[in-house]
Amino acid sequence: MFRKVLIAEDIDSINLGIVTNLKKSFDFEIAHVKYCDDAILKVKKALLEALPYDLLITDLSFKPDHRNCNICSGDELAREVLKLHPPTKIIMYSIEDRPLKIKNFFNEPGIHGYVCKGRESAREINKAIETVYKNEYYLSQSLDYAIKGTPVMEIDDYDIRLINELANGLLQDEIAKNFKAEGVFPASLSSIEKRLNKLKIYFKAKNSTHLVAIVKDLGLI
Amino acid sequence: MFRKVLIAEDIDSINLGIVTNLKKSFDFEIAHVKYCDDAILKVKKALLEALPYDLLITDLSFKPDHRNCNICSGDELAREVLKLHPPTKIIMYSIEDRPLKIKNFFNEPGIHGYVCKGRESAREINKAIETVYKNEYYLSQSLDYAIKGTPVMEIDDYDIRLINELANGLLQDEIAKNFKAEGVFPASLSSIEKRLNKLKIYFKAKNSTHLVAIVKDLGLI
DNA sequence: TTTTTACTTACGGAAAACCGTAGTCAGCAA
DNA sequence: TTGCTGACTACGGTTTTCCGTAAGTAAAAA
Repeated sequence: MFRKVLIAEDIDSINLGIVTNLKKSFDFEIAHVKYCDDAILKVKKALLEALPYDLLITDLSFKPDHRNCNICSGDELAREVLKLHPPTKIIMYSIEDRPLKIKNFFNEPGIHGYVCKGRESAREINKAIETVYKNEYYLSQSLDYAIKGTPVMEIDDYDIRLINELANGLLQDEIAKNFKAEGVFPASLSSIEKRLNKLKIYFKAKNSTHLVAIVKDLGLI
Repeated sequence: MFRKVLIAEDIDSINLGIVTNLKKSFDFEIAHVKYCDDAILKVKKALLEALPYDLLITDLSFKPDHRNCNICSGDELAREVLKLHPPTKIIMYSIEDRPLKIKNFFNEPGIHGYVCKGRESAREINKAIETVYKNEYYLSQSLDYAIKGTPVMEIDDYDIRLINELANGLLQDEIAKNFKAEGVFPASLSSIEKRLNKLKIYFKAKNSTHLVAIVKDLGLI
């Protein structure tokens, strides 16, 4: 079984809940931190001692507070930990339930398990630990169906940037000029109009304002 | 001190964390539920036994799942509990940190304390319990400044409805027609244009799309 | 009672979004 | 090598938003 497990979670009552639950079911050594940067320090220290963490359980979002953070989110943390020690297994444990976002986390940074916070998630964390220990992937069952049913969506960074610029109040003409100045391609007003039209069809939006509202609700921007 | 405390929280690891923490610091009887409807049943049962809950600690949002729920959120739960047993103190414990929303909860349904989930919130829950026991109000310190700093905002239901209709993709002309048909006043296109202009000035939005984005970020719609 | 202020409504013009057509170019398939 | 497809770009027309002005009305202040 795993021997050294690191938990990164900012909410203290969740930290306490996870640790209490894991101690009932497993025998491994558990450490827990509230800041991603502290997690990185622990991982580095463990590597120096030749006793690396073989499992990381991390939340996705970490509230900013008075401390300046270099790493501020669970996906960034996972990316760094996998760089430092590629054999480490990563289980993400978050309230996030947007299928596309979660699916992408398996690709990049390359997590091994995802448990959606819920009424039975303590039991799911245990199953996730057992599953990723066997080198299999784990996904909360409440998400599994949703993710398999999600249509292939070819929304790329350009599209997100475009909608974001609209949401920030820029006119299409201004966006075109900015894209041209920055070397973002394509940059013509017409192309922007056509791309926005495609996005509206895809998201079933009636106009640009509606599109921005839908995309915000989906959490893509 | 309080004698019977009810905790309503859907995430099991948070439930476990809160209960574990409270047992370290207090001596009262603790019950916990994952569904608001179950909380109501417990409150009613306790009233029948003439041993009512004198404190409720509740989350704000409860994930919908396979069960059909009559009461689906912490504010609805608080409202019902205060109807059933007005002396019960209510502490809300949530990830929500939008100042206006939280401020409103003190007015309606009339909560007595609010703790924002965070790194030190276990300690804050304890302070909140002691504070509301003394018939004082408790507010997470991280919010206190933000709430006091919030300007008086003269946005009324009409404004919210208007922005919401835009966010739902309706044209200004369509909104005018709908308002006229429903007897919403004022309903002319010109008045809607002028009201939107005022809102844009108030929120410092460059256009209607920007306005919708800002208002969504603020959590007003 | 009179005057002032604020809001509603209508309207016209400018700006921006929306929409369709056409030409060009690059990449892919036959 | 040739033909086809998809994307980019330009442009013109229509629709919608934005903006300002003016008239009417109701409420508040003098």
